Amino acid sequence: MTTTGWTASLFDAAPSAPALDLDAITRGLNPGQRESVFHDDGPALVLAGAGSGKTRVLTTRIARLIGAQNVAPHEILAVTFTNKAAGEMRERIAKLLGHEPKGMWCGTFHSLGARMLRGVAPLVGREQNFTIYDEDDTLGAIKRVMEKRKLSPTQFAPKAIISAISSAKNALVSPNEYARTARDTFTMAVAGVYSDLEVALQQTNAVTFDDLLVLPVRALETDQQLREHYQRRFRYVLVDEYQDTNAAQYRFVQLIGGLHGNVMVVGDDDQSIYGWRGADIRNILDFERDFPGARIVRLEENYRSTPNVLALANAVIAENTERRGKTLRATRPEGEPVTLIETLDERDEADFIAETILTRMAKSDLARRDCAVLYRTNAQSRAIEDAFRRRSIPYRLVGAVRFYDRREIRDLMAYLKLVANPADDEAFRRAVNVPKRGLGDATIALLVEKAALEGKPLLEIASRLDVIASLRPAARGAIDEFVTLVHRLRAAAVDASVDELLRDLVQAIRYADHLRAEGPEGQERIENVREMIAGAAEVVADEGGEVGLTPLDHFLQSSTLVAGIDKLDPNADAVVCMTMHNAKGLEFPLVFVCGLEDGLFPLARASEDPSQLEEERRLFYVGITRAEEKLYLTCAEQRRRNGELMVSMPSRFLKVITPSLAERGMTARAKHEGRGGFSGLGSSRAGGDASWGRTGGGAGTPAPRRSGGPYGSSAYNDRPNNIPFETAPPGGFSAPNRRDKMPNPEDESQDAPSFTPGERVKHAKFGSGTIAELTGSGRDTKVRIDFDDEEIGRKTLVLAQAKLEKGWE
DNA sequence: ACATACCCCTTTTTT
DNA sequence: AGGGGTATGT
Repeated sequence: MTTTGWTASLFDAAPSAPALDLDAITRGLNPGQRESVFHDDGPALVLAGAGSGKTRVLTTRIARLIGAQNVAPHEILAVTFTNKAAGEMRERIAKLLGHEPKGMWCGTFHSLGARMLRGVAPLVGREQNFTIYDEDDTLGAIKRVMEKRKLSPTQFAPKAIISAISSAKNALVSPNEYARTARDTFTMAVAGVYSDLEVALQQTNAVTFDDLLVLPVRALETDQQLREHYQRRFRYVLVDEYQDTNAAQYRFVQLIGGLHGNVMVVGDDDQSIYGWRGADIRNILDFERDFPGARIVRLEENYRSTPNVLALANAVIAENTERRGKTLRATRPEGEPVTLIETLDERDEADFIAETILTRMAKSDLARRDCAVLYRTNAQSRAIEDAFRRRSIPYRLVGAVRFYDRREIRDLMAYLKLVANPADDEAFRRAVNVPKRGLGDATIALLVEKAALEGKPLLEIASRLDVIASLRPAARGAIDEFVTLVHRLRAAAVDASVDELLRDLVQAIRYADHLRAEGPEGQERIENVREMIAGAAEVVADEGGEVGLTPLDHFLQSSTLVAGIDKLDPNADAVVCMTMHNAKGLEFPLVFVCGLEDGLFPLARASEDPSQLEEERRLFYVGITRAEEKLYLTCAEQRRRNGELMVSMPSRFLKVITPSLAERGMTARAKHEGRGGFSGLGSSRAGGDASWGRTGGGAGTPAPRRSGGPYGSSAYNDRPNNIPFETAPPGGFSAPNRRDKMPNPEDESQDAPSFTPGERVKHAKFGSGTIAELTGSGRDTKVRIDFDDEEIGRKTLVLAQAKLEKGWE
């Protein structure tokens, strides 16, 4: 069997390099870091708080193993969370060592899995040139399977099915096992689709993302020789971000490292944020049970953030119960306070952020790349982008719309995939009519039918002369042309670089002409194609081929596995905007965590389930701990979501924030146009109490009637907006102008009762319930209510017609 | 076969 | 708001 890792020589260790200066590279380590770095054999769990120098620990330990402990680089398996982190780790080790750790396996679980799978594909019914299906491809395959099974996509959402199957795979549940436990109609449908999908994937020589873990695990489990080979080879296993591993990943680690037990995992249970994709926090909570005799090291000294930021982080995470418990200790000198700002809406919030960045950059040597805007959902980026664009502030988005998700890129990728793997029917379907060749459903259906009959790939069927002859005359030429092109590229791909192939392809289908014909958008698409070609040229140049892989195989694999964050250019001087998930592991002098409203962060659906709520809180913790110098938290009274205006309450996460933890302010617009009362943070408060947000409270004294109505007088914008916000006086929220903004329930319930999420109400027919959310405005205001009667459940009603009674307990 | 019109639902996060 | 899917028309 020819494989990359499988047959790696045991004699390719680095040539005798100058001895490692261990003293030099371990100088300045604190006791915990030192203990981790000097840990030799046996399992170890390093509980590394945010900013506690865990990357340094990992790289220094690996450098020590190689440079001072006589371990060959190829005996080390290091798992990181992103490809970018892997690259950085490799670089840092090389620097410490004075030479490349050649032969070391270092990457994400997915890329390592792919690498292993290249070698053992036949063991799991694939060939070496298998295609990795991204979510879109997989969804396509699932829809096809559903069609065949006569499952209506309206009855069973393909998205729900793909997610169920993905969960099953991540939990290492096979189709058979799944079928055995399926009970209701949905799970039974999933069971069928899951089983058919596996067949389809095998036939098209394709794997899903999840398979990159599942299939290597299966191969390792079934083939003892293979298992022993890897166990012997990888004498040292290191896993970063262990708190985010799922069952399949855990099993992978266990299979390779379980026997010798030289497994060091590094993680932080407080930063576990991927439960929704199968990550099991128990992996880190139960490490000692799974790896008996494990050494536990805690790294709690934080080198990243100011004491103020850490105090807030500690206060937030202390609310969680599912944790090992740990408190970050500051090592840095006091800095600026954390600032919490209320804004009117998403635009006001974005303006505030943009203005604050400009102001702070003008006053200090802060660079744009030192600033990050973090949010819960990608949709929030739009308002931020607008604000930056209006002010010509360069910015970068991480994640959001992936480059490879653009239509023109996907079209070309489909060609490439088909060229690399002629059995890839999904790619065939997509590529065959790009550009439009007059091939419609009827033609494809005919090919599919024949293909199914003979169990052959579409491309092969479409290449047969007898099949072509049976087609409609108009389709004959088109199919023939297409097939000829693919075969030609296929021959070329054996040794051609990917950019050459792409240029060839683009020219052959006259793609630029077709894009141009689409109108103004076409030009941008052409640019993207250019970018793709340039990118392809680079991949070939800096990664080189792997044994047995064509440059094309290599390109396809790496482009499918790039994460959004992998593409972030650290040299670009631009503000970075991303979700908090994407921000994991990063740090910035200035950080904004925005959209801190109940329903958005934490998300509404997570609020109901305590464990999901804790995960949201950990995500908040991750966001906070990205900040080195200065942290802003922002929330908006209302924001557009899915086209509708949504009015919200501040995030429940803010309740722990006492005046000593953060200074507080609001934008001019929030102050003058806002409804006020927003910062009551969950409850109306007794006036004059500086400790807003403290849990106490209950029904306080009603605040004085305020001057304007909720959408008050004409005094909009009576103040130039060059003061981004006004900081609350030291008294916090009890300042007079603050109390003026408190809602007056009496006031608002006179003719047009106003309701807030969380409020208890009674409906004449449905009984009592709790308001989950309010959307729209004026007469169109809709209210979603969770009724206490479970038979009724959640209903959405038009507020004006619902005749709700207030104040129901 | 393709283009257009409308309707629906969605998104939470990502390899 | 926007994309995708379906239904309808050319």
